[in-house]
Amino acid sequence: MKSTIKDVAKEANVSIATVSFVINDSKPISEETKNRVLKAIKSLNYHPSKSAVNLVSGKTGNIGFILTDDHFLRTEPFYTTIFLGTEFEARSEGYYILLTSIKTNFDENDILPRFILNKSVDGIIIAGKIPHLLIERISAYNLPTVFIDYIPPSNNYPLVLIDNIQGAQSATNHLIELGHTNIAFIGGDIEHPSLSHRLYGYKQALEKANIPIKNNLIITDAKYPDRQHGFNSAKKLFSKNKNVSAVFACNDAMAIGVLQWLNENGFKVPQDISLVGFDDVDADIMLRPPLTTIRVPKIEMGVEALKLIVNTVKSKKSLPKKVLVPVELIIRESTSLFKPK
Amino acid sequence: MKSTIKDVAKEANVSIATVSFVINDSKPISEETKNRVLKAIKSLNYHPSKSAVNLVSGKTGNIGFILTDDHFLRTEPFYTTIFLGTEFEARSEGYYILLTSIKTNFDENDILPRFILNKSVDGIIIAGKIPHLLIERISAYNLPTVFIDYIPPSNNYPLVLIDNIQGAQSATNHLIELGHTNIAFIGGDIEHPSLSHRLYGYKQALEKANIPIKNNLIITDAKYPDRQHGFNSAKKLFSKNKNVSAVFACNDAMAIGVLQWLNENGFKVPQDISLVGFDDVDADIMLRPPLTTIRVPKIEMGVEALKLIVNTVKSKKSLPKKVLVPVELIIRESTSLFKPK
DNA sequence: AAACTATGGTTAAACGTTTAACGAGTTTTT
DNA sequence: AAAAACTCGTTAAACGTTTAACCATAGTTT
Repeated sequence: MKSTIKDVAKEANVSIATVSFVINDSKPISEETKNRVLKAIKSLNYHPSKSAVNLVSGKTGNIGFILTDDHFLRTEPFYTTIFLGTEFEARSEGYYILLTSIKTNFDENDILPRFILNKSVDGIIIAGKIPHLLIERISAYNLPTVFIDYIPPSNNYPLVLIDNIQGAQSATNHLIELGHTNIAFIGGDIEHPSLSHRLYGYKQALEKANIPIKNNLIITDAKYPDRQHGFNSAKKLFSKNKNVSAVFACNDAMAIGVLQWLNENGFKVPQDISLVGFDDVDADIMLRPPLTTIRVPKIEMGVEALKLIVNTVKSKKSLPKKVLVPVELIIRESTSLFKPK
Repeated sequence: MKSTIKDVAKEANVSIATVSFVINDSKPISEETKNRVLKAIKSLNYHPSKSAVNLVSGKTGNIGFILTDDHFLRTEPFYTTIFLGTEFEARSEGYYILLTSIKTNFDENDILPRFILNKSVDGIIIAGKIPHLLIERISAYNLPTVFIDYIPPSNNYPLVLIDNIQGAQSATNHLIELGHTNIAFIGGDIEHPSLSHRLYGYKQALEKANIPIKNNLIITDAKYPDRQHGFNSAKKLFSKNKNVSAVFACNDAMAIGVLQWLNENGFKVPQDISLVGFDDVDADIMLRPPLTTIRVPKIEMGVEALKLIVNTVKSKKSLPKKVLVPVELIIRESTSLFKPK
């Protein structure tokens, strides 16, 4: 049967307190007894009861992870990969992750994730753009909260952010260095800070290179940055502009849509059009041609977020620390030297 | 501050036992006191401490969900969608899901998911093909276990399975009804019962229609049924066989790979080749042409699995119940009438 | 009227930990 | 040599529930 701390104490001939001290290394215990206890633990295959530990410590040992439905189910595993990083780090920290998704259009009538209502988490991680109403309602529970890849309206949360400006500059510079001057930007959901930062980085790079910014080369009215909208945006862009030679898409999903439109409409990539994405999702290397992109260290982001939340949970003081994760240009085969027609 | 059952008892002027009885409806309490207690609960925003409940009940209120890394991160959100169904049902049942992934090639040296070692789940759900070594090692903990879309070697677990044979027959029949006779099967990871059942269903349909089964039209040596392998298998199939007019791929991921190869090699779908997939993943409608496929009710599968596990957890007796979820042919634009050249 | 039976409630033990308070030896300081 | 300090332990309270055992009171049988 399941063994308890009492069984271990009896087996090792010590009090249960001593066993606890050994387990948590919370009081000096002689080598000898320590070994006796450890041996007993092993022989009985003893594992402390989480419930009991939680009860007395007042903590749950759980961290909640919140994602909107569409982020959870999107074709490109972006946030799910981040989740995996979190889960991974949680293992070494001894936490469990409670993953839940909320409706993308969370409204007044929707209820909060159960783990918040029941107080069964010590802190929460929120990834991606999330309805502000949700943030407001969660804040009433004042649980330690960390945001990943989103900047909430109230700016005193710990954050894990992508260096989007730097990344967008790298992407744009890469195209500039290849000789392109008519470089389009295809974005969507421009209210997401990450995506508007990418636009900003794009503009900055052009400015620095003394290339005029042309508003007709900037398509940002897509509602959601996915393949379908990338496809539509490409259609829009190329039906109006004949001299575009390069496209920087705000993420790989849109880039894939753009690529598909180009393929279907007789444009060769990269011979006719150079294309750069952002994120470096798995699908990229399967594309024809494999996509040049900006790599975002997704696993690391999840790891950082968990470290942050554990820190604030333990220290009790929520210092609004920001972690800016660096990105990296990955050159594949969707970009090449500009060739005048 | 966080209120406890004591606060409620004091507020309602009853003993804590009475409060407990009201909450759990475990003993008759007069309407009057019941209302007083409920009012107190509401006004204090009281929620029972999970840890305390768990401690005394000996249960954790958690269910573990195990997935291999590649299933978790695959481009087509198949098992993740199933997970969502499980999570959804868990909400109404009051359970939390602990999601974890294990290495696809789990071996001797790998450790089991933490929630098993620490006994912090009441039961586990395992989705997809999983190393037998893992199953063996888990079984030592005899936790209630439910498998989704996989048939473990030892056949006394509750199972949630797809009606693969029926689905494969529908797919194949659809092609037969369109006049095709040279119908290829592209599969992979044929050791997965689901996939071998799909092959079986394909053969059955051909037999019933008195169409000879040709082994050179059956490509099943791919190791993993993903886009890349679908692409390679298509190459293999068409380089040897000139008269194939239709392909049934064992899942949508492979179908997408096949489609890509066809597109790149001058075959028009469905004019030259009709193509049917299996699963009905989101990406299907974005394809050119949109893919005809067999719809698998993923959310429902997750729901069923949670119901099963909760049942066996509660009843304590693990009846090896099998749930076979029905599938449905979805006709889109990747299939059309056979036209002789 | 005495003896049951229901109904609606209370008391207190139990679940498995952590940790404050205490104590017995032993060593160090004065 | 007495006092102080350190080391290594123990005892017992506390965490917030559930639930078996018990107890009034009122109603029902004999």
